[in-house]
Amino acid sequence: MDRSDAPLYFAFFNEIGIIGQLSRAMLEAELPKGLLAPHFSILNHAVRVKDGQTPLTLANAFQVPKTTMTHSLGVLERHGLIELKPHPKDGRSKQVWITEAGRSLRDRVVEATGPALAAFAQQFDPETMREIVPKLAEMRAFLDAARDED
Amino acid sequence: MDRSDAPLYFAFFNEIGIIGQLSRAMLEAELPKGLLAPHFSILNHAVRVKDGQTPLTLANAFQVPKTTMTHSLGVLERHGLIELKPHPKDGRSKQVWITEAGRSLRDRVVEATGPALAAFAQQFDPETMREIVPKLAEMRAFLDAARDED
DNA sequence: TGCATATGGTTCGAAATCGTACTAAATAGT
DNA sequence: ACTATTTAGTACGATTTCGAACCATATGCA
Repeated sequence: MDRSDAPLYFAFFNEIGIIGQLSRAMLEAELPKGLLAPHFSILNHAVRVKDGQTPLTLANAFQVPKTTMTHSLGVLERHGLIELKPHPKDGRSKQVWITEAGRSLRDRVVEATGPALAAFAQQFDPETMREIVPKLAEMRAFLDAARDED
Repeated sequence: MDRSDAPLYFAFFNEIGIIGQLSRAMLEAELPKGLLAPHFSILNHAVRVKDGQTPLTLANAFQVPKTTMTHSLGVLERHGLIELKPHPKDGRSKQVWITEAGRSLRDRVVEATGPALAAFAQQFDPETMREIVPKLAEMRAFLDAARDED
């Protein structure tokens, strides 16, 4: 890396951070009081990816400590949005199942974000996104791998 | 936006979020105990952008509530990394000045992140970044503007 | 089998984040 | 000049995040 390129890379991570912050705020504007972006992410993951995962699997998927996941799942359970059941194969573990209320809340929030997403999509067309998203996925994978190495 | 493109946009924000989280963790690995990424960001901003800003200006720059900024500045001040002086023109306000200790800590951390940044740069060349970063900046500006409209 | 170790999850305490309510100083409108 | 409103910052309380220590169950190995 040429010395003079460093600012470019710093700028990259800077923009990433701000976009993350702004998009999180926009999502949270659509969530009922008491729920934040991480809670929604768990519901969304249950719908889009898979139901019945263990808390630890989820903690790894979201790159948060397991204690954080314990807490977040507690919030979702108290809201009746997920159910925690004992794991059938492992007495130490649990399974996280989304409830009907959880699924419908998730769907409603996805709906509610529609207009904002459409406005964004009008400015940044799918072609652009199809170039950028895979690159970002590569970068995410690289950083993730680098993290494991230490 | 075609209905079928929605997942692409969700994926975009998802990748952004994870990259932000991973890069924050990597930065924090280089910080002395008791300091987190937001603290460093303030020091970095003071060096790169401008010294002597008011707390409110900083809160706006980082898109955080002013109470959060009050807290963060308190931490930095207790560590002797910044000085808070009364604002010469406005009795309600203050100025945030970085100290020598603050500047040198910031420089050391930038140095320390060098290898990780170089490794990243080896995978993702400056050409790629010069395509992506301006796009991200546009997106950030768009989201920022959209936020103000409400 | 029996015991050491590893793994999944919780508890607990510290720090960060943030909304609400407040104080003090500045500005606007009369 | 005088009062009302706005603005900068802080105090406080609720929630989130996260590391350290802990408990219970599972696994590895003799």
